[in-house]
Amino acid sequence: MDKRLYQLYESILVADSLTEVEQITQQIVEKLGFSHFVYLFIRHSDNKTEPQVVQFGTYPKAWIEQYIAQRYDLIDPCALHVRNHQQPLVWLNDLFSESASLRRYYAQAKSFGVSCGASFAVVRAFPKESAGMSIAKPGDANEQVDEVIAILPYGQLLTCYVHEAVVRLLKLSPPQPKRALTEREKACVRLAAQGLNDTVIADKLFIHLRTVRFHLSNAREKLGAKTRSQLIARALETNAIGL
Amino acid sequence: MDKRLYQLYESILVADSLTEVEQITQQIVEKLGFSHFVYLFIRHSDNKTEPQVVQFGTYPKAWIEQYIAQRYDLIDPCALHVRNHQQPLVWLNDLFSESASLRRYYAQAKSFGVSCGASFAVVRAFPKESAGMSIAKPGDANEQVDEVIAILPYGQLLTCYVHEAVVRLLKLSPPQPKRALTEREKACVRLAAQGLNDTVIADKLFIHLRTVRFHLSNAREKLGAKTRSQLIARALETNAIGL
DNA sequence: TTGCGACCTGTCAGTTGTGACAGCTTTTCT
DNA sequence: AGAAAAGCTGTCACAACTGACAGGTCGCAA
Repeated sequence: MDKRLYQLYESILVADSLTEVEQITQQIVEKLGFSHFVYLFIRHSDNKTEPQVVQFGTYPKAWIEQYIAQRYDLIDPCALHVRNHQQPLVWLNDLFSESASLRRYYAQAKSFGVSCGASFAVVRAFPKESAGMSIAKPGDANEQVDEVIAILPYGQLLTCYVHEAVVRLLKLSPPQPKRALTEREKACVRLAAQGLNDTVIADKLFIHLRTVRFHLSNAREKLGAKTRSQLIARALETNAIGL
Repeated sequence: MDKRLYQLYESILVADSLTEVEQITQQIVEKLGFSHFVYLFIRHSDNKTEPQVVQFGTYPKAWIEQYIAQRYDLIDPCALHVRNHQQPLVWLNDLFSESASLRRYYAQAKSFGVSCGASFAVVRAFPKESAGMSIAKPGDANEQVDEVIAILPYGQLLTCYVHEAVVRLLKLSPPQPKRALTEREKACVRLAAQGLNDTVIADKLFIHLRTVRFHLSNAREKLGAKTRSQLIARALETNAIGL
């Protein structure tokens, strides 16, 4: 990797908008000898049925629409791989020949010019999230394996940079409570999450029952939780008691 | 990246032991022109005070001991970066000159022959986890920046492979409950985590109060939780209601 | 020194969750 | 057909939590 290319990667980190990230990324993708890329980020938050989705890239729009409409995410080996593994997946024809629906899917991908490439994962940047990226070009996957393998390291690194930028730009990053808990509050919440009741928590912390309830009540108030259960959930989800 | 090297990377995935992973990784690291590497994985589980740690590599043992004894993890810019970012960090002298303790730390690193290199992150593979890897060699960091940048993509990719192998070998992967919850149980737990009480949950699911309690009771039993709070915590931590 | 934030404690009425008895239907797999 | 698993429902006593009133000390920074 020469310094010139490295600087291009680094410029992703200071981009002002997703559009700019997209544009730089496409530039790199082309330098690597590919024509399209797509980035996808999904976060499931429990208070909504609909997950939060960030998606951009240079895949043909029509293909993206098809993909979503047909729920290809359920069978797409790339999507499945990215959810469960850390290392990249090099596309091979065999991957897409297991079932009729998979073959249909791959035929469509081919017709859109995204049939040869690789997928990279950002395994769960945070709880209940998953993100990944694919880069692709037209043509037969098997015939161009070597070219794909050649750029694997660059693709993986690119994915890291893009994800970092997305997290920054969309402030998706560390879900954090607006109001931090004090040490005592954290201690009480932690113990409560372990299933201890107030009396036992009081004993463990060498304070009175009333005090435990006071702290837990403050914690609830701070995290905007109506009940102890919601407090636990919020605390875990927002990493309020984390690490 | 030639096929030969790629196969070496892939062989990490089928290694039978951490020792083997370590050996192959070292081989790659040397191919990249470096002399040492270290991999670190930390998981905090709330029922223990002590976090679970996986650590291996080819850093000098004496240095690792120093590092731990001196609690360098608290000031080491590499460790900090890896916890908060996705992209690699290229070591530069400036990084280690902010404070006296930092300069002392870096002087020691230098004396152990690990003063020039880069750090790569696996950002929180799962909740409350963090992992990363560094590769290094002796000499002045600033003077060899270009060589470090040159191998960044390979280092990042290597990190992915190593982490994947670690997860597999140590079965650290997806914390999962031994006993899965049924759909109804999950629904009840999910709503409970949102702070709803049993009566409201019953209304939402169009079932009776008694039934909600029955399901929650089963869920508690399955996850081995004594209380509703612990149930929520366990369910979130083990992804029992996940995604 | 005044104020603020973390920490600690008290009482009481009312709400909610839990455990220990139960028994019922429907679907799915063998 | 028979068993197992999922889902659903009932009652009662007791344990645990919550809200709304309070009250206090200590240390630190403006």
